[in-house]
Amino acid sequence: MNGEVVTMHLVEKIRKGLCESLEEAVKKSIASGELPPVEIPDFYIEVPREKQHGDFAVNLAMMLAKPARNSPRKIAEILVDNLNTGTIPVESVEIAGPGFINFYINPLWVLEGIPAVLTEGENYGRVNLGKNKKAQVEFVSANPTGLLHMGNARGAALGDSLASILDFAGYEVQREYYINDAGKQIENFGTSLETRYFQQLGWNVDMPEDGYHGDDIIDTVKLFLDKYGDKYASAPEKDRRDALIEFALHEKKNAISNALSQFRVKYDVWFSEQSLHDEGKVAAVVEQLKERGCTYVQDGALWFRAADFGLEKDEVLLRQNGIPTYFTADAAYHMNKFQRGFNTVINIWGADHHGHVARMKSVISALGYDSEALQVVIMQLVRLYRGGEMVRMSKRTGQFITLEELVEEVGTDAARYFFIMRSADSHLDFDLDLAKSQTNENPVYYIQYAHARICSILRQPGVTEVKEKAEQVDISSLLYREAELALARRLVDFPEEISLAAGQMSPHRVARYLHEVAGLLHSFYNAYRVITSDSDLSAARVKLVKAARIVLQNGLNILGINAPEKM
RNA sequence: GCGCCAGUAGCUCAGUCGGACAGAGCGUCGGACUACGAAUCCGAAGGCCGGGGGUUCAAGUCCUCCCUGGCGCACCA
Repeated sequence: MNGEVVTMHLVEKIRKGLCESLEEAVKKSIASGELPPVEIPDFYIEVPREKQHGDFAVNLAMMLAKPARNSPRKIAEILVDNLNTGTIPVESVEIAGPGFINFYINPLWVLEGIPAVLTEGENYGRVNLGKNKKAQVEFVSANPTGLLHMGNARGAALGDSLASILDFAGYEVQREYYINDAGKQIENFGTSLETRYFQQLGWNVDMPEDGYHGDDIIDTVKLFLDKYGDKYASAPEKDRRDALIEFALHEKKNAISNALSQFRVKYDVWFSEQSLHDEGKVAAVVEQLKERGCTYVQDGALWFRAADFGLEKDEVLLRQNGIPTYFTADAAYHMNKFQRGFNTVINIWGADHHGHVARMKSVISALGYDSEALQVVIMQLVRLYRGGEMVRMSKRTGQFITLEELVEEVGTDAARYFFIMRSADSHLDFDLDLAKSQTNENPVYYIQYAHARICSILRQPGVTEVKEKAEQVDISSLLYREAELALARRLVDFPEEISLAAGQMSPHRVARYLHEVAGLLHSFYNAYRVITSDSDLSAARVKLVKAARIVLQNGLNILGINAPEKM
C-alpha cells in the first residue's frame, strides 16, 4: 500500500520549471508584439538522445511556426530573448537544428536528487500518478483443471510486476485470480475424473476424446482414492462426479496457488465463477441487458446486440437450453468488478483471447459503465527453446513444462526476468539454457551482481567510519566526474520511469532501466575506487553507491526478483 | 475473407506525444585484474528500420496498398 507522502522529484521539478518559464516567454513575446496572439500548443520537454543537444530540449518553436507564421528558428530566438528560467540552474540555452531550444543545466544539478534517494529509501521512486484510485489486476486465471504452463507463467510475471508498478505509482492495487469453476469444461472435467477413477479401480473404460488427458489428474484421482476409497464406485453418477469435482477443484486450486507462491506471486482475491451463478449475478446481468433493450431472441437463444456497439456480430447470452455462455458469466464478473469500486480494471490475457476484448468492452458499455476503464494487456505466446531447438509445447506429446518445473529448473529470479524483459506484445523466445546459465550471457545476473557489488563495498573494513562521515559531506563539491554524474543522472530518473511504466502498463521498461543503472554502476566501479585514502571523497562515493543500491533494490523488488547481497 | 500482434545489426529485442547522426544485450574482433568481487570494464566492426506509395519543416513512429510469421473470427472457454 502506498501511504507515503510523495514529493516532487528533481527531474519533474526541472521539467515543470522550464515549462512554466517557456509559457511565460510566449506570453511576454505576444505582449510585446514580437509574436502574434497565438495559443500555446501542447509542446513537450524531452531529454535528447544526444548529449551534445543539452540536458533538455523543447520543440515549442517548431510547433509555433505555423500558427505564428514565422520560421521556427526566428521564433526560438524571440522566445529565448524573453526567457527567464528563474531558479533553475540553467547554464546556457542554444537554438539548434530545425528550431529546438536546448537547455544546458549545471552538470552538478543531478546531485541535488541524491539526498532524496537516501532519505526516501524503500519508498524512493513512488509517485502519485494514481492518486489513490483503485486498480485491479486480474491475471493468470487459468482453468483449475490442470497445471500452469509457460504462457501462464508469463502472465504471472507480467501481472504481478504490473500490479507492483501501479502500487508504486500511487494506485490502490488488488491482485485477483478468476477461477473458472463453472460451465461445460467443469462437466467435462467431471467425466474425465470419473474415467480415471474407474481406471484406477481396474475397470476398462476409455477417456473421451475431448477429455483431460493430462497425467496430473491421475494423481488427483489417486489422492481422492486415498481419502474415499471405492465408496463412490456404486454411488449415483451425479454424486460421484460432484464429489470428484469438488475434491479435484480444491486440490488443483491449491496446486496452482502453491506454484504461484513459489514464483513469488500472491493474490488478494481468488474469485469463483460459480459464485456468480450461485448468487444470481449472471441472471441479473441478463435481466439488465434485457431491460436496456440490448437483447433479442432468435433460434431459441437469447442474444446480445453487440453489433449496436460496433462489433461484427451479436453474442449469445443464453443458449437454446437456457444455460448462460462463458461470455455472460464474464460480463457479470466485470460488472461485479465495477460494482466493487475499481476505477481501473486490468486484465492480462493471452493472444488467443484477444478477440474477446472488443466483446467485453461492448457489453460493459451496454451495462452503462465506461469501457475505457477496462484495460486489457494482450501478451503474445511463449516459444520455448532448449539446446538451440524449439520445444513444441503440447499436452498430448508430454512436451509440456509446468510453472513448477520451470521454477525448479531455472529459478524464480531468472524466469521472472526473462518474462518481464520483453514487451508483452512481442513473441517471447524463452531459452531455457540461457536462463539457467550463470555466465555473462545471462542478463539477470548483471543487475543482481551490481547490487551484490555495492553490498560488498559497504562490507569493506573501515567503511563504518566513512559511512558516519557521509552524513556530513556535501557531495556536490566532491562528485563531478563523468561516470559519477552519469550514474546519478539515471538514479534521479527512477520516479519518472515508474510513471512511464505504469502509464504504458509496461513492466519491461523497468527491467531495461535497471539493466542500464547496473551498467552505469559497473562502469563507475571500474573507473574509480569508492574507498580511497581521501575520506571525504570516499564518503561522497559511498552515498552515491548507496543511492544506486536503493534504486536497484526497489526496482528488483517491483519485478519480484531478489537483490542478493552475495552471489 | 475479416480482425489483432509482430517484422529494426549475425541472433534476441528497445525505441516516450512524429524530432536532431537509429540504440542495447549476446555473438565476433582487439585490449584491461600484485588495492573495494573479471558474473565486470574499455574499444572496434556490424543497418535499404519487410517492400511500394502518401501526409509534413521533420516518419522506425501517422495514413494507404502489398509481402512474411503468430493468433483469433462457436449456442467452447
